[in-house]
Amino acid sequence: MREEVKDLALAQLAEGGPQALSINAVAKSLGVSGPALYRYFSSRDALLTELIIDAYRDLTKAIQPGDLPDVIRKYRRWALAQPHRYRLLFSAPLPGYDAHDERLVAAAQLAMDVLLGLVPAGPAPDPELADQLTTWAKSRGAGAVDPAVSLRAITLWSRLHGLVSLEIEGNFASMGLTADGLYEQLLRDEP
Amino acid sequence: MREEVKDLALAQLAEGGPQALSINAVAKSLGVSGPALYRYFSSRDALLTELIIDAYRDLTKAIQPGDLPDVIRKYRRWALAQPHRYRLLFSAPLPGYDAHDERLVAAAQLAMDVLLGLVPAGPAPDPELADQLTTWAKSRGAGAVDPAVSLRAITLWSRLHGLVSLEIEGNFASMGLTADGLYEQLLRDEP
DNA sequence: TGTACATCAGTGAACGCGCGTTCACTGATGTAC
DNA sequence: TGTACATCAGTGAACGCGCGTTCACTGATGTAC
Repeated sequence: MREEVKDLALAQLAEGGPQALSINAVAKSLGVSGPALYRYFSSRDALLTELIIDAYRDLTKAIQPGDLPDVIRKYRRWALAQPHRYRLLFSAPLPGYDAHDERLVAAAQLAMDVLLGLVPAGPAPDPELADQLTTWAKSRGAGAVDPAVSLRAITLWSRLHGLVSLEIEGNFASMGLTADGLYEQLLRDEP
Repeated sequence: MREEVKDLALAQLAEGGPQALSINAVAKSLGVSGPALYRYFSSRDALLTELIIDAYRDLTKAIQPGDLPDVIRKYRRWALAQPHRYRLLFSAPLPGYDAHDERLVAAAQLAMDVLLGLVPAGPAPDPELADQLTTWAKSRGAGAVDPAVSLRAITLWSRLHGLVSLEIEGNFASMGLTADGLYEQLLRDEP
């Protein structure tokens, strides 16, 4: 039942624009009165939080297994197939929604770990950034990670996100471009 | 008066989350009744469209003049200073808002032209992408532009947008990272 | 200078709508003896 | 097998709220003679 609610909420999110997520509407399309959903989710925000965590987990699963090019391609594919969920993770938070849940951070971490495990070391970061990267690695309890690896992973992630987020919003399409070549270039640039 | 309305709308957008843009609320903070604003804007969407066009123009102005590193730094600075406007341009459109205004496309073009004028040629795109880039250049009436230049500009833009959009949403901050080093790396990677 | 009129910015009431959430409740199902 | 009770999913009414938009209007300002 909780799953059914979530599925319908996602469907609603998919078609109804960014924050068309409404408990009443979900209930209605479930054939049930609005307040009924409060048996399963304590509030709209609670439902939203679960959707986000699920999306992180699903993304993490969807990009594995594979080598680096595989992961990049799968990341793109996942985002294109369900842009509403990608936005849920990386676009502006919904109004009134507070993203201060520890579980969110943990779930996001797992996705990042995939990249970290596949990426070779890049150029060495300057001392300050290296410090921050080391601290970050420690705080994740992932043992000592070479800052040059962390930097490479983050750089890759930001480039990939740049392409994906522009593609999702139709920026390339409105220029008459197929984005495939841009991703190929990204793959080529990666060692 | 129109300017006053726009300013207040932006202020509201800045603090009130993504689509806190409400005609009634703007009117209220202007000390005026809701319907009064219909003297100046035919609808909420019309107001929104103007805000977006203004934002493109303002961004275009703000990143000029300068060489490529200057422009990159100014782009970042503009976006960080007013993330709500940056989101207006590049994040998911507001629900029910239809972005099919020609003036929007034209305004976006002007911003892109800045990069196109500063960037050296990058690696040659494959034939299909080269075709699309040539068509794109023609459709802009900007004369014949080397596809390798267009590609370089778009690549730079997507990398820059990747960093900026992640930084704006606090993704680097939540990792304990200062993003400065990442931008420096971007500058270093650019020829 | 004084009067008659036109313009037009802004008002307040109203429209229908949807939202999240609470509350006391109904009524079916399952359990215990 | 039959009765008494507890559980609990779901209901409908209600709360106060805000939204975009329309409508007929008031009342001040400016213009023309």
